[in-house]
Amino acid sequence: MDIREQIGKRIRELRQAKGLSQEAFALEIGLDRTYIASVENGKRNISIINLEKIWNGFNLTAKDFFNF
Amino acid sequence: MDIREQIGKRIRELRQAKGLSQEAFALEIGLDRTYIASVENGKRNISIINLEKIWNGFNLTAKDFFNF
DNA sequence: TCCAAATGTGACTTATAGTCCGTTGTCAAT
DNA sequence: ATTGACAACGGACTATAAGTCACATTTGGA
Repeated sequence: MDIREQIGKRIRELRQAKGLSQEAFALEIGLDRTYIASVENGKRNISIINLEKIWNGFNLTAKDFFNF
Repeated sequence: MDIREQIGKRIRELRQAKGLSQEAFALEIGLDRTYIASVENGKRNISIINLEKIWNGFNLTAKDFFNF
């Protein structure tokens, strides 16, 4: 499983644990719903600034986000 | 200090600790020397695949790389 | 079964990541 | 003063991520 897939899986788990839809989460962090969908599905080589929006959205540090 | 600067600083520290020039390190991980320079200087929004090349180059996990 | 909410996906434009080649500045050793 | 190794920086270029849309598909509950 490549890094994009690992990250996608991690995001999906965290989002579902928060009980949010892709749309609700995307809205919260200022990204597009379809973009989040493609990240979760491991299709995007996401950059660090967008990834930071995501771990912040989960109230995590980078270190904790990558603890998988 | 934004995330790009934090990452740049981290890379520089790790690279210097390894005793490598930007060029030697860039060559080792298959990226361009000028690109590594600009990343270290906090000017680049690096993508996750290249960041993975970097933490692998330091024989670190993502979690350990982000332990700062 | 039907409906609505949620998600997946292909296609596309715009923004920028990333490369390549060269110049300039710094510093230490000779 | 000169050389050589290293790093900062710039311009021009190509590759690819960001961001959005319309539509298809899946899912779960009434």
